[in-house]
Amino acid sequence: MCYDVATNYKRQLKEAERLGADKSEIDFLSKKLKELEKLKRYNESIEHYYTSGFSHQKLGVITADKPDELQFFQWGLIPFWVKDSKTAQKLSNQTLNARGETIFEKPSFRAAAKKRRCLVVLTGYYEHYWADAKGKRKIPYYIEFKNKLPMYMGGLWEEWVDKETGEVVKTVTIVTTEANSALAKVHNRDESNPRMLNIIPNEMKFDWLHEIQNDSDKKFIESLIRPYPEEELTIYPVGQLRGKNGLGDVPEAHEKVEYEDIEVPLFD
DNA sequence: CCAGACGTTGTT
DNA sequence: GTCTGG
DNA sequence: CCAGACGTTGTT
DNA sequence: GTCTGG
Repeated sequence: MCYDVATNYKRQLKEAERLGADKSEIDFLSKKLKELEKLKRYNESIEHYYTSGFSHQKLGVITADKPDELQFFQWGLIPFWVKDSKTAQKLSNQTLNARGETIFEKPSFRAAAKKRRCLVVLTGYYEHYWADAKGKRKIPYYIEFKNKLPMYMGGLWEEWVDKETGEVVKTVTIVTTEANSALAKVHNRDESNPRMLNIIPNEMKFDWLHEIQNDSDKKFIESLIRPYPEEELTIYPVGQLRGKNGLGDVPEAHEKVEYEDIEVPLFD
């Protein structure tokens, strides 16, 4: 499931420096980190080794209006037309992901797809492999770039006003696409519909934010919704994340685990 | 007309 | 806000 | 995070 | 009370 992510923004800069990333990338990240330093709550609720979408944490987002800032929007898109907080809560549990194939059609996504695309910045994310047919046992996998640079996911955002309280809530969803062949092996519960998050190639990240003025612009955006090559990804099993015995939001959530009692797919 | 849905991954 | 189903 | 299940033998 | 699934 594409509901589990890591957002270690401070580490992204350190890794980029350690691995000798381009100067432009380092500059880009350090500029964003300056914004982060201003946020007092930064260490409390923004930096996660592991977080579930259902806890609706804030994710780092880049929008077309403010391409130089890293903003923080609540995960789980609430369409602008939602009238009450009960519906808002219900919908936001169903809009953690948006199928890339239908974002321009679905009532919940089409307005945002046209006018409010964004990049969701992650350090990595998780998928669950089913070790048996019914998914009684699930093995989590961690996925990140081999070069450990930040992952820029295609996203959509909205601004929703709670009429009961006047509160303005900015929310975001992450676009999904067909899985590449490696991630299809991990996302194995339904062979006819393997999914992965829609990673936008680093050098094309701002293309995703381009304004749509005509049909060919729209076609261009649609062409960015596609599986990302597995050759650039590290994919490996990690320890249980959820539940009482789960690791939770700790550095160990990123550590590779050897499963001795069971055969699981492995990648180089 | 008007109430109810509006969604995903993975199930029923 | 807009569509669908009853 | 939080709502919902928490079970069996035997049947569909 | 505690675990699971969304």
